Order: sequence, then C-alpha cells, then structure tokens
Amino acid sequence: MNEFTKPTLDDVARAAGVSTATVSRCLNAPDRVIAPTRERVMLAVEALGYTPDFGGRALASRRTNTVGAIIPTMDNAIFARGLQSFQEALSRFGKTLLVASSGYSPAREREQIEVMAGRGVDGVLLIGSARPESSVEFLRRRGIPFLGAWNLGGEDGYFVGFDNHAAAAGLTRMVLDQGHRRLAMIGGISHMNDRAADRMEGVRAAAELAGIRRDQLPVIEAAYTFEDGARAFGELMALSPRPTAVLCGNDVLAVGAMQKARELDLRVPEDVSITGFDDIDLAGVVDPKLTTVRVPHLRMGEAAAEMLIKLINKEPVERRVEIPTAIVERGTLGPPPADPVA
Amino acid sequence: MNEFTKPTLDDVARAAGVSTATVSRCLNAPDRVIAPTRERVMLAVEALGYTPDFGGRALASRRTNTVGAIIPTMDNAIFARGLQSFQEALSRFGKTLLVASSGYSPAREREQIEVMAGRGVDGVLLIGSARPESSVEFLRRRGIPFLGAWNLGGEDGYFVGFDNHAAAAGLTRMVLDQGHRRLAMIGGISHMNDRAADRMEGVRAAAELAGIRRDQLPVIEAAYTFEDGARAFGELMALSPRPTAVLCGNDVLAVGAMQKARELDLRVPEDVSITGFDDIDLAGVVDPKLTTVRVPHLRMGEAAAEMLIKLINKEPVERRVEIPTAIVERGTLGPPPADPVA
DNA sequence: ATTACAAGTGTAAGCGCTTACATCGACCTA
DNA sequence: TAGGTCGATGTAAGCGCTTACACTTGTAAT
Repeated sequence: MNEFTKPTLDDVARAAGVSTATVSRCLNAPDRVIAPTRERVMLAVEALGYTPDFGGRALASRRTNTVGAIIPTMDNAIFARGLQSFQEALSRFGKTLLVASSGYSPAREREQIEVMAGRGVDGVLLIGSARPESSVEFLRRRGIPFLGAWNLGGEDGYFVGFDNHAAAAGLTRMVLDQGHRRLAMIGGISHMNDRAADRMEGVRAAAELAGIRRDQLPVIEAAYTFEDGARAFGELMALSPRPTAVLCGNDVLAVGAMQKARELDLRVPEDVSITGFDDIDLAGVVDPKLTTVRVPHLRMGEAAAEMLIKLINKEPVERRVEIPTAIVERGTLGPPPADPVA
Repeated sequence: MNEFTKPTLDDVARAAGVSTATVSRCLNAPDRVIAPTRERVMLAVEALGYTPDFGGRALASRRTNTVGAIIPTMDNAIFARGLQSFQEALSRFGKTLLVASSGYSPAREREQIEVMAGRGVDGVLLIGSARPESSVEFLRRRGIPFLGAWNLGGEDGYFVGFDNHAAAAGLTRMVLDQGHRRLAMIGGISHMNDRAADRMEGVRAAAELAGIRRDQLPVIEAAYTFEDGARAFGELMALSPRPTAVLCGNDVLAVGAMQKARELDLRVPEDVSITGFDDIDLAGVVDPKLTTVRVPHLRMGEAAAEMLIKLINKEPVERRVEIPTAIVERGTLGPPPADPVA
C-alpha cells in the first residue's frame, strides 16, 4: 500500500509477518491468538492506521453490526433523548445506529423499513405497535429481529416500554380525587399511534369507572405542537358547561394549553386544572410547573438496546419489558373552582 | 436458491437468461440496457423478491450511500432538530444516516470518526471546527469528505453555519444600548467547543468596544444544564458590584439563570436582565419570555445535507455557507435598575 | 464490399474480509 | 518411542456485487 490507499488486512498481515486469518482473529476473537503474536499484529494495525473495511466484513460475515431505528421524529425531546441513550448503549456493544424518521406516517415507516433491510441491519427499533401487518410481515420474512418501544404492544412481538393506558388512568384518578367531574382531554392524533390512543383510552376508562360516560368527556385530537394544543384548549373552554380539568396527551400540548389559558385570563389551577404527559424539560419550567407523568426515556433507550442486542444474538428475552412511570405532582392540578362556570 | 436463502444477482441472471453484468446494469444504469432485456430482468427481480446485498455492493463499488453525523448529543434540542432535517434531506438523496455522539469530547469524537470511516461512510458531518488536527488529518488521509456545521470555522475545510461571534456581539450591543455597563456572562465550556468560545469572544469584543475591559466582565463557564446555569447565576449575583445583565451561552443556561433569579427574589428584567442563545421552544415558554438569538436549525440541517452531498459528488461548493441569525426581542432584557445594588 | 464505429451484452477479475479445513509443533501417555 | 491430542497458525475458498474489457452484431461511411 502507499500513502494514499487504505491499508487492508493483507497489508497488516504482511507487516506483522502473519497470515490474514491471524489478523482477522486478532480483531474478532483475540483469545484465539497467543499473546506475543497478537501484540505484533496490534502494533502493525496501529502503525498502518488500519481499520477494517465495512463492505468486506459485511460480505464475508453476513453481519453488519448496524442497527436501525425508525422513529416518528427526532424533533420531539422524548424520542431524541431515548435515541441518544439507545445509541450510547449500542455503541458499547460495538454496534452503530442508522436513523430514519417516519413523521408519524405508517407508509413512510414502511419505506424506511425497506431501506433498513436493504442496508442489511442486524435489527430494527420501531416505535409502538400500530402499523400495517404487512410491515411486520416484511421484517419477519427477512428474518430481521425487531422491537417495539415506548409502548407494550399487543399479542405478539417484542416490546419495551411503559403502560400508557395505566399511567393515563392513574393520572385521571388523581384528577378525579381532586373533585373534578367535568373532564376534557386534548389527545395526540390517535390514528396509527398507539401511545396516543392508549393514553386517551386510559383517561376514558378511569373516568368511566367514576361514572362519567364517554359522551360526557369531550376529547380533541391535536398534533403535538403548542399551537394545536392552544387551539384545542380554546375550543374546550368555549364549551358549556366548561371543563374544570383538561388532561393533555403530552407536555407540549399541555404547555400550549397553559399559554392559551393565560391568554383567556384563566388561572391555572384555580380556574382550570391542566395535566401533561412525558415530563420533558419544559414541564419544570413553565409557571406553575406542570403536573405530569414522568417517563424515563433514558432508561427506555438503554433497555431497548439491551433487548434488541439479545434478540440479535438469539439469546432468550422476555417478550415485554415494562419501564415504570411515575406521576409528578406539581402546580397545575388543584381542586375545581367552588363555583364553576356553567 | 430455495425458499430460505436470499436470492442473489446470479439467481436473477439465470432466471432472466442474461449475465450478472446485465442485471447489475439494469439496477444501476437502466439506460445502458435495451428495453426488452430490461423488462425481462425486472420481472425476474420482482418474481424472486430480489434486493441487492449491501455488503457485496459496498465492497465492489467502494461506496455505501451512507453518511455519518457525529454530534455532541441528541439530547439538546438544537442538534436534535438540525439532525432531523439533515436526515430528511439526506433521505431525499437516497442516502441513509449513521448517527454517533461525542458528548462534547474530542477523544470520543475521534473514536466515532474512526467508526464511521470503518463503516465506509461516503461523508461525515461534524459539529464546529475545534478538534485535534489529527482527527482532520485522519479524514483527509482516508479521502472522506467532511463538513463542519453550526459554525463557520477557520482557514480551511468546509463549513455551513452561522457566525456565533457576530451574533453574540450583536446581542451584546443591544444590551449595552439599554444602558447596561455591568455585564456578566455564563458561557458553555469553551474548551474544544468553538461555538461556546466564539459566543464568549463576541460578547467580550462588543463590550470592549464600549469601553468595558475584559477583567471587568466576569465570565463563568458552565455545562449546558439548568442546574449549572442556576449555580453560575447564583455566583454572579453574589458579586459586588452585582451585574445588571447576564448574557448566557444558550437558552438552557438562561432558563436555569431565570429559575435561580426567581429563587433569589430578583425580578427579570427589572432587577436583572438575562439573555439566551438558540431560541429553542423553552425560550417562548418561560415567563417572561426569553430575549435570545434565533438560530434556524432546520435550515442548517438542510443546507448541511446539500453541501455534503455536493462534496461527495465532487461538485463545486462554496467553502462556507452562512445561515443568518436574528435577535428575538422578548421580555427578559430591559434597562438596568435605576439604583443598582453596589 | 469493406471498414469503422457504436451499442448491447457477456466474461471474469477482483473488492477485503471470514472461516472451514489443513498443517504443524509441543506436549502427553502408555 | 510411537501415537494421540490440542492449541496456534496458515491456506484458500468463497461472500455478492461492480466494472474493465472483450465480443458480437447492426449500421453508416467509404
């Protein structure tokens, strides 16, 4: 090799005076090579600045040590944070992360799944479980292990996540305990988004148990933006009777709602209570601080990585790993006003 | 091939009654094959469910259609957002994104650069320009095109970003115009972080022009967290004379400072002015809303993708693409108190 | 008719690596 | 000492693809 071409296994082998097989073993199974030889080889590796070629390695070993993640968007703190810890954990296992985003669209997700498959990923991380059967089937056919995260999924498949339904129900019970009876909800768009749907269902179920019929619980679905949260909150406040507590599908919606409340001169929580979900940074920064559900996204990412790696290595894995959530009581939930607006 | 092994080019070639070369051409340069042949081949591809093998392709063609990005962390809205649009743009060009994080450590960045190189990426996106020459040298040797983003860099290399120095200076002038003379700064850790360093220098330079000597401008470096921002702000407020305006290296630090201010019963901006940098969501949500510098992270990501693709294709590119920033005047900057604490 | 050329296709040589199998000693056992 | 075992290393056959080059044929120019 000269100064300008990448050194190859062969170059290293020649430099160290061994065969390419030995160099390969030094790199992949160091304990199968005796120490002095190994050192000689490693020195040569160092000296030449050798790094293995990905294509060659992938071709010969039929593995890429690459893992794909397809998330709705990184532009949402919860996924960004989860992805960050996922990537770090992966990196500890010597895997690299291929990232694609679906923008919450199942069709786009499907495309990206195919891209990932074409890339020869060893495994794929997906978000949630709501997707066309054909996407799942595709992955199965290809024999690519995959994992749903951020939710616990249905009958089959592997999942690591939390129980969105139960968490939402728990928070709702807390709202009910404060004495609220006129609840309302601003949920995420639930179509093909099981997290949003589960949270909505959780709220409804808990309310129902308290004798509040579904048709007595107004629900607006909104995209996860401040603006849409604010708009939905406005609509809700125009209702008569006016809800005394608004449960939001995530913190972004909740903060949007709070901004609108201020605009409408409604005090939180004196005039109306608001709750969120996720406990992103935002939640601790608004005034009053947001009562919400804490979701350990970092732990999620890590657990997902560990689980996916096991799946790839065909080690035994639990079908579902549940990450516990916790309600964070802060300042936006209080008792309903004594004399609520009719 | 049978039901269980992936079809190869050879299988397709046999099925279509052509050579592998022709199949390969059908896939990579369709116009070099006559239509009837092409159709026959495509039919066979379809029938067998053939998808090219990534390893083989990478090995033979010496390119992967993969681009790497090494950022400090996704757990910072600005990078997450930029990365999101970078990825989307890349995807439009048929490239996939490999993500790694450095945690602001040049050593870790170097490692990841090597991983990326080993992965055979066609190009790499890096953040900023502050890194050991050896890292740059490595990339050069390997002939891997790379691009620094979020800043405009120095003598050589390609950059797409904004002028952190000028933006910080502009904001500082605005603070000075309000009548402030006792400035202070909470900057990011500037070691090997040119963005942080440039912002700091920008503030200092503008202050100096207004006759404020460097030693009259206290600066504390802090990690980009609420806690560190709060702590630094506490220290600054204990100074005598107390600063009347605190310029922060980013919005996270600024919000941390605002929280501390509330704790200390200092009103913003009546008792003390605070400014941020980046204009992340947080900035519009705190009370009062944060006066800060808007950085178009989405445009950044997109521009970076376009530029890197050109670099990869060896098309002509400008050495530096500057993305304009804008000062967003909101509620945390006001005139200094009439009777400032000595 | 001959020649030159171009377009369509085939042939076959790798790309850099892993790994099954072969080889070679060193060491043990009877 | 012969035979057996085992651990360390070497040999070499691919992995699936791209592509330089060769070949064949049809067409246009002479």
